[in-house]
Amino acid sequence: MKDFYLEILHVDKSCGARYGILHTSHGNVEVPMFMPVGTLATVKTMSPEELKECGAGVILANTYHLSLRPGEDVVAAAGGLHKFMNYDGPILTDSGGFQVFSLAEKRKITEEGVTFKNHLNGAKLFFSPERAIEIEEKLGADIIMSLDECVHYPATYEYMKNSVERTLRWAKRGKDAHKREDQALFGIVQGGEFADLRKYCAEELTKMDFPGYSIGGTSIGEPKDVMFKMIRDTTPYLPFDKPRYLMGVGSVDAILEGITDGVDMFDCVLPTRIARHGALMTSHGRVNIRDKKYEYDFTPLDDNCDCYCCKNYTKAYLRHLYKCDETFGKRLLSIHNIRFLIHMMEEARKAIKEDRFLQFKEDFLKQFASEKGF
RNA sequence: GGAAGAAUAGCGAAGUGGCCAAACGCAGCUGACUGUAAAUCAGUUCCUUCGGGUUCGGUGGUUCAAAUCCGCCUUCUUCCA
Repeated sequence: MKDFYLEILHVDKSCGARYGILHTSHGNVEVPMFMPVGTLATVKTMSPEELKECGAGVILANTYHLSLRPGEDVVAAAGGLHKFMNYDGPILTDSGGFQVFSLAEKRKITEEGVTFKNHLNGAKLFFSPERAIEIEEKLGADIIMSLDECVHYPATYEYMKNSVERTLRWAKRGKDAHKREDQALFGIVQGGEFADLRKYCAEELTKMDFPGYSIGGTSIGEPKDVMFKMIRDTTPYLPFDKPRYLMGVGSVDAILEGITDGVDMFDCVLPTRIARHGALMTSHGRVNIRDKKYEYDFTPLDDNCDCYCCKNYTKAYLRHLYKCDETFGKRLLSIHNIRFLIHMMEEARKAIKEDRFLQFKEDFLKQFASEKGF
């Protein structure tokens, strides 16, 4: 593993929040950071230029989905994901472990791996830990994930224990199969809500010595306090000097909670998905742009936001585009939500460096006035 | 001047004696969305003190029962002069 490491530059004196720089083969990015999700090698409706303008560093893509379309060989022939999608920043691929959860009715798990009946035409698609790595090597992302089982919540202790053991075996198999030196392979901590399993999984993965660790099995329908406990039950058992990635978490309060406990990386479809559905994160809380009250509102979405959308367009116009189902509206709203979270991270990093993260978190949440959801 | 046809909720459009407060689509409104089967999905749109009450151009009938059958009126469309 070359060119990949986390340089921790400061730890907030009041909590576990850390500020640092993640070095990758496609550039360095500051942490804690938010990573937009571009499952099919595109963050829906947004161009790479727009992502950069929003301040995006790492973006995600998905192994399961790209192996189906266009197929990893196409991406490899294109010269890898970076060239294929024209993004020269760092890219992370998820392994397909989340699809074990989200496509639960369409798959079967065995010790060997996961057999999907793919969601497009029902054809059989087999993912073993080795196969996931093989695809991820062809896709060529900078950071790649081990194949894991993202277990449904709630699960019995019995089920979770067996699943964790298997996910650990899969992690080992994936690590043994991984050959590319320019990719950082992360292990994923599972264990659900069971503190001892989280600890066990984190410690066993640490023994395998991965360049980074993910916290998985979160944001799958569990209550917020359960999620927060899962984080607290995990981070203490991860090596201090390696990046920690909380998978699939994108609500404002959960991100801030994760940072408090020493998480460095977050990703989520939430900002882009809800943007396409007309819901926006703003410094004053949630805005549903379809609301009639914005019909004649010619002010920006968020007067504290510096994004392309807020600098140039009004709520009345955004509402109009949304009502007419115009693509440009979804794009502008996606830009805003992505920028909102990335900007929040910029402010969070600043606060950590100044040892005032807890105060920042309190103030931010107060102003954001999160009522439900994000 | 004559003939035929049509009028249904915000719009379009089913329904042609009881199972109709009335399908369906659109539009509107409300939710949901967290490692993207999601440009998606769910609920809802006459009034209501939730018992019920008023609706299907208007009006008067037939019937135990009418959006549905009959008379008249109004408006619209097409055709013939």
